[in-house]
Amino acid sequence: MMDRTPLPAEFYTQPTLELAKALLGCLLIKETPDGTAAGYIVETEAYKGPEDMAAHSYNNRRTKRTEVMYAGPGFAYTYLMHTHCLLNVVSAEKDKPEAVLIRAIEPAEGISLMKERRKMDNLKNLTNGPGKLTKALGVTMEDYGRLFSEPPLILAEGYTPAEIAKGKRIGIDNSGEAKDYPWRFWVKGSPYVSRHQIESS
DNA sequence: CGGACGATTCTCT
DNA sequence: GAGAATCGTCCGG
Repeated sequence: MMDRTPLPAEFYTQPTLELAKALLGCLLIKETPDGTAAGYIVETEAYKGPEDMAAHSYNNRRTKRTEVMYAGPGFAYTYLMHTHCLLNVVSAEKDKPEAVLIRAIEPAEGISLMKERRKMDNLKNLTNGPGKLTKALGVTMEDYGRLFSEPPLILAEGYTPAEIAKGKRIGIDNSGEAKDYPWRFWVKGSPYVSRHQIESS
């Protein structure tokens, strides 16, 4: 049985870009009545709030959807995009709407359950996208506003990535100059990331 | 109340 | 690499 002691609250208080990198290798766990599924985070993107045109919280936009981004570090921000649920870790201090999007994980536990949910058998295609991993883990809008420090949604220590790569964020071409910020991070060489080609130093 | 719009995914070509 | 699917949220009237 792997260690699933939740990460301490202090973990989430580091600057958003640091947190985005620190989350790589961490174990994301979701418990449901059907069973437990978990995976190591291998890809993240940072969204930095008021000054980040790509962020939902750009210009301090505050709606029912983005409200939890203002709640302080360590909360889960889930939202729907084209019928898919996407998962973020809220960062920064209270009233500063910043967050880290979880874009891909490496399957670790409950793999047969994840395959069943995704209706596929290909391990590398199971959780290599923000909408794919939530479906595989069973993360839904019911997780909106939950803390990552207690069941059924937990972030725990995993492994330390040998090397971290970074590049432009994905899917935000309509975000002015913010689209070029190198705020996407991934575990270099991992076969479980969502894209392989785009890379910059 | 209607219309536009995605921090996506899948299926082709 | 392009295009469709598809639906909740947000904003304007």
